[in-house]
Amino acid sequence: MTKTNEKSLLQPEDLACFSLYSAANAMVRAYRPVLDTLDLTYPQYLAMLVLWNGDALNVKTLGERLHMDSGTTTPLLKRMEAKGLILRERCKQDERSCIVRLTQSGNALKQQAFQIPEAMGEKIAISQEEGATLKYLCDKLHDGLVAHSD
Amino acid sequence: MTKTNEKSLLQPEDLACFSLYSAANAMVRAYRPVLDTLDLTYPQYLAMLVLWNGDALNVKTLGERLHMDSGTTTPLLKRMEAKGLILRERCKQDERSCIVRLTQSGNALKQQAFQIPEAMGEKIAISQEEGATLKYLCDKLHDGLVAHSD
DNA sequence: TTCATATATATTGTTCACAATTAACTTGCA
DNA sequence: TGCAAGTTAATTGTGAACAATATATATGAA
Repeated sequence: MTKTNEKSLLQPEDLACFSLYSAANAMVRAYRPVLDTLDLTYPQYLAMLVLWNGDALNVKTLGERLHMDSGTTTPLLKRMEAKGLILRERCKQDERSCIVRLTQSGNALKQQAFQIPEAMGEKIAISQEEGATLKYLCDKLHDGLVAHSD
Repeated sequence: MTKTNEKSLLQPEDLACFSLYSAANAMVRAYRPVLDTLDLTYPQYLAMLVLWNGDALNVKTLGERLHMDSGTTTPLLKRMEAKGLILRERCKQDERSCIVRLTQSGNALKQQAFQIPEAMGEKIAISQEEGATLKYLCDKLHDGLVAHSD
């Protein structure tokens, strides 16, 4: 009950931002049991998708692909290195730069990853078309916020 | 470049889940400088919106409103108590239950909060109608995932 | 009453996001 | 050559999300 004689603020349930926040958390939560079979977290899975695509990348480029800064990527990649999925080595030409490449076992894990999209598809209750709309709007919101932050 | 003779996986940029994840992170990041003026984080702001609405609530109910479990709410509320925004006290009728209520200074902060929606509105590059669609799709995805998790 | 079960919250430890800072290196210019 | 300015990544510390577990209380059945 809102007190009378007071201006009121919208409640979380009325805000698109809260819906976005809750949906993203729920999505990561839903990925968890599926990714547990590969011993990967959701951000680790995103990094592996990029690496499985074939190229070795430096930390900077990988962070840009994943929309993460180095304060997030560095500890993330160290945990992945500790699991034996990747190697990190300094670039010969520029010692500041750190090159990330898959180990054999990291590369081998790709075969198990084909089951992930299928398993997740079963959990997602929106249509392909709705998913495309959701993606379009999230990208537009994201790009607008990033552009505004300069 | 994808290697030939190998099945390929979609890249993060092609996945709606990654867009959702990135947009939610960007949204929290955009709220940060605005909420810094109230010394609140985004989840703390969500909790304050519920409390500013008037009622004292127990931790369970507040967690349900914010789609959070006790492993998230308890430390969140302790930080808010340490800042002097709220009080937490056991319910007389049921000692298991913990009642959360605003302090005077927590309640007074409401006056400054009216500027938040205005400040955020300027940063958001999607229309009201697109925002409503985004909210609808996020809620549908969220509710479907929650229903599926039982 | 007594015991089993369910509920509400707290605790512990891991992972991620990010700001702020630091260190190492590159580049450009004098 | 030598130094200033910019870049890249690592480091440190805080907040949040969550699983697993623990604790205390309430409730219902025998």
